[in-house]
Amino acid sequence: MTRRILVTAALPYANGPIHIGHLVEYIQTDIWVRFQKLRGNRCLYICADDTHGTAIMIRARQEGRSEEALIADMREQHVRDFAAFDIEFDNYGSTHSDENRQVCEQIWKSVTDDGLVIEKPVEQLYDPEAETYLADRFVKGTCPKCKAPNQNGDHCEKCLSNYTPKELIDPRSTLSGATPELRQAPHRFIQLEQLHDFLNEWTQSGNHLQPEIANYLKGHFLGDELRDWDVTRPPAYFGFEVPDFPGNYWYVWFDAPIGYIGSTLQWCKAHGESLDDWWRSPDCEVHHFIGKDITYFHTLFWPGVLKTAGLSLPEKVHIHGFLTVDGEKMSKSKGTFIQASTYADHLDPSYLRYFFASKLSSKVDDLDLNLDEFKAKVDSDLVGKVVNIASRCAKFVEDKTLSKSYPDDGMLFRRGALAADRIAEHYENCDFSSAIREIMFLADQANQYIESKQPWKLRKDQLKRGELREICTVGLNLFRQIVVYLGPVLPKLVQQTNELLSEPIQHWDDAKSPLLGTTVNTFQHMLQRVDPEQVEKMIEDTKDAQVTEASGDSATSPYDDGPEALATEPLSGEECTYDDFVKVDMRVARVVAANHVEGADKLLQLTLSLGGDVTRNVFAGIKSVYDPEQLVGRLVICCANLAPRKMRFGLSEGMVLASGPGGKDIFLLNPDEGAKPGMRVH
RNA sequence: GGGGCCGUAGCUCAAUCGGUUAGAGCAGCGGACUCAUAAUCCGUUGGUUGCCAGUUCGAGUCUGGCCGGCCCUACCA
Repeated sequence: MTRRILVTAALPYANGPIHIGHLVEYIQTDIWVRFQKLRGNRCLYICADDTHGTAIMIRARQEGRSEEALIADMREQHVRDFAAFDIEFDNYGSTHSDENRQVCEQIWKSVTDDGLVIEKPVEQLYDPEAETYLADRFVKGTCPKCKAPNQNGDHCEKCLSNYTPKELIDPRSTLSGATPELRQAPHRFIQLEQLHDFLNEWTQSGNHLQPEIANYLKGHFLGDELRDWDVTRPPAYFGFEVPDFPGNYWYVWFDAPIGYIGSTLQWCKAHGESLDDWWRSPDCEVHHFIGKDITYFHTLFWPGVLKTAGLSLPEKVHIHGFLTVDGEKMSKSKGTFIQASTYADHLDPSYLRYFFASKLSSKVDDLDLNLDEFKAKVDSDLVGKVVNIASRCAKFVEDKTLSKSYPDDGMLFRRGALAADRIAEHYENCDFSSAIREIMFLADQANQYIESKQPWKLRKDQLKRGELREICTVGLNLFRQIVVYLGPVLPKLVQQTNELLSEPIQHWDDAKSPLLGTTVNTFQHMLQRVDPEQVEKMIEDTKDAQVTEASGDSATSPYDDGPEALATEPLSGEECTYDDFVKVDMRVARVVAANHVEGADKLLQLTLSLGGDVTRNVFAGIKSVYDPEQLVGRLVICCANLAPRKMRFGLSEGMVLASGPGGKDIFLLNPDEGAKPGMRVH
């Protein structure tokens, strides 16, 4: 029976490029969709850019253009990146579309009519210069508990305490640098608690969620009253204005999931179909693929909204973990925060599709991209095993046809065909890694078959040409069978196989009957091994892009800090352990005497007091910038345990810390007020 | 502080409901082959299933504790 299936992947935010972490989800979803289509099901892959919110508004302002121009630009980039990875959406929309506004208004009416909406005042910091309210992450200031400067709006990284942005000492907006003021504005909330019973039922029954997710929700949210969900924002905000709440906008998280429907509506208009057939029909399954970070929205808030609006509930929310690279979080400084476009500049996207497939299961576990394993797996499985089958058969029958009837192959093809249902079940359950394991077993068998038949020997004997052709017919059919199974993962390989064997793969069941009598074309390499140099270059490019990005940002941030300093003296690549660090005993010291040194061009002789009667005699190369008179009495930082060094002018017993490249650019470090000579620097 | 997940061969992962001697792939080692992109094939090494106890005729699997790692929370969602 043909199923109708609507599939979504989470909407990427229009504030940044696609990176390989995003790709886990879009590739996972793409594989699942291609699988469904190959099975003959009617399946739509729907996605869109998520375009609203403060971040977009601010960025557009900084770049001196409209939000619309910014999101149009980002959309183009996203679409290009997805295409490079063979991620094929049926519709790629935008949350900033007429269709989405229309659906938002309908849904808003439903939740309002159902009495779920309530208005409450909200007190928030407001940036009078940027004329917008500030989310916590846009406020910085001094921690109210430990007085550490430059801490986040809601917690202190120094003392780990939490607070509200209102408590911050000396708060300032990271948008404009202005001092925010406390203001109050009405917000509209959705009272999710009214749907509590429904959500208990829906999340805990019917296999809509992975078991660990159902447990998580039960333990974390469903045991208590569900909080009201703040879904509007006062101006200024980039989004859709709420019809019955003039001057206010829907919060980005309200219209983002609705974007799934808005984008579907766009597709329906283009294809003359009815939206209700996809979103209000019991005959259509809705599947969402998301990352674990947005679980709450998709498993509580979103089903609640859908239920209220009389729309289809998801048949399943498929939740995946995060991507790590070489066992660690993706890191910009390590060059593992790899953008999709950077990857595609160096490596074949098929590799990544295969690698992810070989690691993905239906669990929420994180997935690690170990670059050595990546190479080993792609080389060994795809090049060494799969493509090799075609490579070692095709030449012997080039420009000839496959046998007219299928030869005896010891049931190999038939056994491979019997695996179809098992493999399909793995795909269906998102156990791609299990599917791949089964498929690779078939590839091993095919290679064993060829080995045992030794076609390279038969080739030398004119009388055995027929037998040779039969062996190659078997080998190439086993290969094609494998390619059918890998089809959802490797669409390019399907194309290449179609060209080689002159007969397109169109359906999963093509794996069940062998190809006979068709022409075999000239074999061309289908996949190269992973080039380790390109992997290296990709990492290097990622690091470089990071530097460029940092300097690009500086033009628009309130702090005009250029990249010159780092360029002059690059960061040390070498790590220093804490133990290394504490070896250096740095102390606050007071300059009690400062003198010119006769015969020295750059040096001043300083007497530093560490408090009491502990002093150090230090020669410092700072004469070009500092006069002895102005130094006397001031506090400096010195290294107190530097091995004493005999100089031409006397013994130097330490070092005064200063920054800058030298010459006229020397800047002594001094502690903030209150520090006393002798205090250690930690 | 509260909660969750995980720990199986050098690496990545299997092992049905608690059931025979814990299995694959990769890597390693030994051999074969030479059609194939230094590919392939045959053989082989490798495990106190993190540790300790308990339940059981029987534990990788269930229970408790400990160790190690990851994640979510900390009165936000």
